[in-house]
Amino acid sequence: MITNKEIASILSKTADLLEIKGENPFKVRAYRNAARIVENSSKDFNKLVKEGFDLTRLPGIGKDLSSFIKEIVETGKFHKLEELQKEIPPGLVDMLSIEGLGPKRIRQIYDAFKVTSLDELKKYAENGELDKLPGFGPKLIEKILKGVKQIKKAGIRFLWADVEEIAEDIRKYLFKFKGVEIVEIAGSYRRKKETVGDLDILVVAEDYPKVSEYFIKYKKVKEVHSAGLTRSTVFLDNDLQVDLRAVSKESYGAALHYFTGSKAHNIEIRKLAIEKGLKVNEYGVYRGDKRIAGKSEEEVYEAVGLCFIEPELRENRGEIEACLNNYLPKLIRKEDILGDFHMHTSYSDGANYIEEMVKKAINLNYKYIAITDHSKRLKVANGMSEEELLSQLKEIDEIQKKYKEIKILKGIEVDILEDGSLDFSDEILEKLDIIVGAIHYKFEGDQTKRILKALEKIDILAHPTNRIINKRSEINANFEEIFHKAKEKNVILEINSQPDRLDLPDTYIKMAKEIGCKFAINSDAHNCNMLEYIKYGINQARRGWLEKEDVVNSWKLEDVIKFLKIH
DNA sequence: GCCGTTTTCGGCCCGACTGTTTTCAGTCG
Repeated sequence: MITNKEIASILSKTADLLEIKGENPFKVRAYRNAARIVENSSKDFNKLVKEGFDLTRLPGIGKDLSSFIKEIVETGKFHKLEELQKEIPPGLVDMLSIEGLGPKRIRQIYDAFKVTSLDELKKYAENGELDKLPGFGPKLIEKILKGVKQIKKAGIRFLWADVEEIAEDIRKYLFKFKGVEIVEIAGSYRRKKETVGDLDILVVAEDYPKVSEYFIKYKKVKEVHSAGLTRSTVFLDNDLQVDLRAVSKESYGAALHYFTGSKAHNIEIRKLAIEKGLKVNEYGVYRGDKRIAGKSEEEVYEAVGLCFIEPELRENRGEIEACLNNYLPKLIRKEDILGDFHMHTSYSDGANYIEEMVKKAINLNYKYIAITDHSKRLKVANGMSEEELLSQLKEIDEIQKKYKEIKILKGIEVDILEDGSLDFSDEILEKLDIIVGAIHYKFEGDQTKRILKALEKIDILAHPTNRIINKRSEINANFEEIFHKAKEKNVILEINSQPDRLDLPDTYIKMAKEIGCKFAINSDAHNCNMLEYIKYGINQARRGWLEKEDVVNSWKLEDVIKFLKIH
């Protein structure tokens, strides 16, 4: 069974090779497009193909790509990719990630010297051979040499939460400069994507060159890459790229829209504009030479016949169609959250006592929380035994008497064992209000059956894919099947707010919502301050199109109790 | 390779920056 991500990766690799081969750029784009469509889809392509769904109904997929995707799903292979791989050495693809080297120059180098690896490329750059090629000057050679060294670092994206502090610090720094009116951080940061490749910062200021001069003096700037009349790029000491762009007040909305992206969303917006005889760029919306909109994003959307679309939705995952047909979601907000169903205390591997967690929750205006410490299998990692659980339940009763303003639900995070059973007996579990279940070990192989069985007994499936961003990939399982069963059994799907988990991922959230599942945005806090991580989970939920009614922990306590059948 | 109430051929988003040029190609976002 192949995942959407794997299909997308095959198509995208094919695009890389076609590009190096010198194919028609628009053909290359068609492959990249298809890769993005598959990766961003909230439908499982494996299933679509099996059901005989006509893929050409998807805009961007035609007769050829439809049959190619079918081939990939059915055989796990793609003949065109295999042919290209025979023809083009893999080293050339690696070169694509070197800054300054694109398909044309790579081709040029290959044709001239038959260079097929990064090591050889380094050799030719150092011995002066590359200089002989037209268009290759000393600066470019230097850039290539630097790129060869850095290539391993390339491709790692920063966790959203890891750039948050730095982004806000730069925002403050820029506002200190005289004449700066607006600073906004656009790009994937504004779309709240789980990882961020770079920061795109827009400034409206009287004198941009002066702001740029001030910007590149920011304390964490390691290297100035470029500094132009409207745009400057720097690298910070943690290798994060930051782009600063000058924008005029009249164009602010158009620029904010343009630089917020995503690219796929923008392309769709421009197509709509063309249909109306308009042109959209970062300066505004134009009819002929006349600018008709651009001061605000609302103006831009209105000009092309749309309502405002929240940044988190701008991924070309159906938001434009939803807007045209009036079913855009009213996204969940921080203020809507009334509780948290997953947190740890000193009973397992948490740093704080139950009472400290309760106080913090009250401080956050929560109406209810669930205490869910680890169960016994994780005794090695400070899980609880049955006896410890029973004494914890008594302690919760005592604390509950003291704090009437909040309902403390009795819960546990049980382990889903290899065969799908849980590591506490039914008798013990019956004493609890809420059972959070999760897989914590043995991630190899198809996990579908294991999870399906566990869904019979748990209330919440915690961090369902078990991925750790940049570290561990998701488990292999048929999530569409799991979501259907979760809906049937009223099992809530967790959106785990830990910045490196954010599990479920956004496309799965949307898939599950369309199936009709309910969700809980949980902090999985291991100390009381971590309860505030919930904001990262909210970001993720918004990217998955969730509304208040989809998120159980934004409901009134009585509705939660009814849904979970708590007595 | 995709797409289509001006089109089944001929378009395909578009501008900034760099490095190399001496008017522009390649790359990037």
